[in-house]
Amino acid sequence: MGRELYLYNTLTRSKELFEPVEPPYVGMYVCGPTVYSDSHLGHARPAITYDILYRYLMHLGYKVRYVRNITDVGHLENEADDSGEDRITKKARQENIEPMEVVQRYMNSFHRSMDLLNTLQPSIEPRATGHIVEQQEMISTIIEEGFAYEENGSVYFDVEKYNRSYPYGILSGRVLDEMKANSRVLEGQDEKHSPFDFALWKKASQAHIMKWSSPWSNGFPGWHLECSVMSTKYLGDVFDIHGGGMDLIFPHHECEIAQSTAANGKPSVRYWVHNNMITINGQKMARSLGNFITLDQLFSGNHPLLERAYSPMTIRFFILQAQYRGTVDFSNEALLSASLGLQKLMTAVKTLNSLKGSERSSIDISAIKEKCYEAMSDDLNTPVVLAHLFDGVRMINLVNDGRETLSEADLDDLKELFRTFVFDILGLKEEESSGNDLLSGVVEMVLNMRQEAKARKDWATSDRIRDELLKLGVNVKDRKDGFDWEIKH
RNA sequence: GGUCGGUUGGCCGAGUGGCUAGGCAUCGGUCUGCAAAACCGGGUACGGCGGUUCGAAUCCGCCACCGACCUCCA
Repeated sequence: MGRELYLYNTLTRSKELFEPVEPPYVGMYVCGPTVYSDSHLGHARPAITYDILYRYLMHLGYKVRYVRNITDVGHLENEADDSGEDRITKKARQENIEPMEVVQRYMNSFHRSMDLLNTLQPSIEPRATGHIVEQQEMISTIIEEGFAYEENGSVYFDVEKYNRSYPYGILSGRVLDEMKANSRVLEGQDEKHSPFDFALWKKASQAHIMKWSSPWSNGFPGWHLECSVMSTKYLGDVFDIHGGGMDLIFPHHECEIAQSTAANGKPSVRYWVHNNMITINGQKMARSLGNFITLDQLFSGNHPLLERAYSPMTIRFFILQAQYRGTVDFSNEALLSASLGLQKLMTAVKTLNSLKGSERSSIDISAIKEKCYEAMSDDLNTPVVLAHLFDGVRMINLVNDGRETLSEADLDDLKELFRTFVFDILGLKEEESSGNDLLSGVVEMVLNMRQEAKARKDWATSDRIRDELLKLGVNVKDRKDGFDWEIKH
């Protein structure tokens, strides 16, 4: 923990020095997906953002407990309409399977995609359905504290009453009185005393499949509750970091704060961190908007908007090229650019490992490392980290071309730098498509024959071999004393 | 309507008062049998209008446009 980390705290709208409650331990909770369909590009953003934060915190020496939930309780598609189906049940009916089968299927799919993106698995991945009892306990506590009321088998959080004891809206910057003045009253919310009240427990209709018995009714917990319950259960009443998408600030996280504060008398979260959205044609990409591209589609290229497939590491690099609090606009051009940039970086890493040290260094590499740490510590500014790494790439290539030299010691430092930042912190990895020995053997045999043709100045044959290989996706790069080759991605 | 954020070159995307961001693309050059790769160099920027300042992409004001949230959403 020799270095300071500054994080942007949504609560104060400023970058703050990160100081855990109980160093060296850090508790981090991140809102995970509702598992009712394939995960999409939008899910990759928080997954990668908090993966980077997790990796960096560990790199700085913290012992991190990273909790990311799975929402597997079916929440209503339209809360104003009690007759509406929940998402998971709807999917189950469409596919004629059990709701829990839906949950399992898409949870598995989410995990596969996350693995491909090389995100580390959370320390704990709690599921809402596994914490029904705890959720009911919290509801009881909130009722006892006087901040919730029961109405016809459902329990609602009393926002007005809460607002008289604690400030409601501190995260999103909303003021209850202004909200009341500016909103129209929706029909169909008769049970609520105020339109801003939200459900802690919802009585289930006859048709509702996912429901549990409770002191109030057969029903299911409100959406906001699971995060309040599972975060504090595993991280303590007060913990360090809570992350999630910006779209969750209101009402989800605002309600979480209200629930936890109502139950414990104090807020639970010290640093609220929010990643921005991925947009497509300038508009938010979301499952609910129907303009999303699933991760599987990106990896396979199987989508009308995709000109080609993009590898998981290309997606990761694409996302890392923007700072997490800015939007990233999807386009084929941007993804293709990311894929080429990534290839340049990874090729340089390979080159680096083959460089030979010299007596002395002709260039100074010492500044890069410190600049990378500075950028990471400045609210995870990964695009700037990459910019500095690309300075290193140029140096690597200069040395490889014999235009500059590096001492053994500097070479070791540079290798260490790239290993640390490219692999450990940014979480990039080699995507070997050239991987098998048979292919390598055949390509090198053909290229050796081409060398012989070149020696005879048989340019026709030599060019033909190179062109044919290129058509097959093998890019040949001649060197003074031989050749390099790589698979084009 | 309310709250919040944004508008940077062909594309993506950093940058908060003077000092080259970076990637991709493009043009010229070096290297090469020719390419590719690499390296060197060039060009095209800071939404508009005012203001503060010796000096503003960077601070202030106004305007325009875009987006997010206000209902489920990563």
